[in-house]
Amino acid sequence: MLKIYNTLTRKTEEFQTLEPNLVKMYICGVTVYNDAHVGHAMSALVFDIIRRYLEYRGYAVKHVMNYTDVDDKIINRAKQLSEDPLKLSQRYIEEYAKELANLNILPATSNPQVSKTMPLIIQFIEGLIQKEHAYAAFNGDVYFSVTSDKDYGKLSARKLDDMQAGARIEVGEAKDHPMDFALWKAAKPGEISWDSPWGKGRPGWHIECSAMNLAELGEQIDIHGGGNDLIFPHHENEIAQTESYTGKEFSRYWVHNGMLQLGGEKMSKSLGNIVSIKEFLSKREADVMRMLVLNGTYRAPLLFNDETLDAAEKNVERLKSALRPASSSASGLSPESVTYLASTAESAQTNFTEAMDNDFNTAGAMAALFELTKAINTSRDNGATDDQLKPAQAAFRGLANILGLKLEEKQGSSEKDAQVNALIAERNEARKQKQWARSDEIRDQLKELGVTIEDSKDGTTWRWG
RNA sequence: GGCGUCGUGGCCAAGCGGUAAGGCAAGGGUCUGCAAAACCCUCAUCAGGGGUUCAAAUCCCCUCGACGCCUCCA
Repeated sequence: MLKIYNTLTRKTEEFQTLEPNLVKMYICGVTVYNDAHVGHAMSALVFDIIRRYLEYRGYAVKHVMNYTDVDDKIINRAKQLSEDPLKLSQRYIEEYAKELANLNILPATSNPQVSKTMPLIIQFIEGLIQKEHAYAAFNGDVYFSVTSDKDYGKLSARKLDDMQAGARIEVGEAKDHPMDFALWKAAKPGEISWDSPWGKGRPGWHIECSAMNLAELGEQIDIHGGGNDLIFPHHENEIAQTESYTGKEFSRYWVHNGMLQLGGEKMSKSLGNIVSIKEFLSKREADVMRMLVLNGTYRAPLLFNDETLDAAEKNVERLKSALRPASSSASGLSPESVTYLASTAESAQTNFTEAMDNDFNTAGAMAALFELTKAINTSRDNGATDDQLKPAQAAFRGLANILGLKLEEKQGSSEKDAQVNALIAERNEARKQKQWARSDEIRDQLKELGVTIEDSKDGTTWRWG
């Protein structure tokens, strides 16, 4: 039985969907105004893994991830570049989608955008005004009234009084209450804007998600997710808006991933300690980033540094070793050993599911994969044939797929392969003559080309990487 | 200052009341001309202090420490 930690209740709860076999999941995407960084990748990976596991567990998943394409930062950036803001954001949307694909992240089932949801956003705000949860101020802004929502603060577990104690709240003079937040912002001269009953303007940050949620998934959803830095104010405000509007419980489970840490600090655009996804992928393969996430707990801070990345890379290499073919001199495994391998494969699958059922305990799931890796490699060393290896390897591949690991051996072009093979042949000849110096020279040369070779009593094998 | 999450071997990290998974690193060994890979073996009593319990890394309290949010943020 699947259990999920729910930020709203601060407890791990049994997962039950609103409708049988269907999961409605909304993930807060990114504001598109510059290159996405590996922190965004972490979040996207976490929810990709969750989505893949839910599908493995037999659910159809409606996975909605929005793009915030109307926002102050986009407007500023566009001004800097003298570019149309919507064109700018569209460019980054396309780029982000590509980055996600490069990370082997499944595309969401839909990607709504603020700029395309305007009528519903306006309708939503009107509804909130009618129900007296919001008010239009003299300056053309519309604010949500936090005091009109009796359980405001329930997600982030804070009280209005406590928050007011903090000195950092800017008191807008148009607001009735300092914590009231903007649903609609009046346009400044020259800014991109939309017509509304309150004059030209654009939506506040939070209302867009409430509206897109409603449009894509309806009044109630199963999972709402995002980084834990969104708990307050973003998700708190979404709950306030949506529940005030519909009168129903908004999302059953609130799922938040921890922050990626770079040098002991959260990686974020405002701190400037950023490694872009592009930069990362130019140095390491996508599986490494995924492995980094899998080795940890999605809710905890994740350390991103050379040490943790090197370890993740080694982990990936180790998993790949399970998929390698039998040795060419394989003489076959004893029936007992075949049985043992089969039973290990079976228990690996059981352990895997048990771990993942426990709030997506990917680190536990990885342990199951590593145990199966060891069993497969031991069998190979003991002379298992490809046919004997195949069932366990298929099971292994199945589990890796659920986690979205590709575990592909690197590929070279056919000309390069030919070049390598020629060098290997030359080296084999040298080895036959016991010309070790020449043989090692060729090995170094191959290493330069990015080729790893392995000698065994059956001959020499090689691979890229 | 308020709220929250957390502190397990050199590093990353499971564990959710019954006596410490897994990976990396390290050391020893098998194999090899050497190397690499693979395989075998070795490697912690859970920040500190109280308490509850037959039994605690696991529950409660205190102390210390880290991180996050309270302002844009995945």
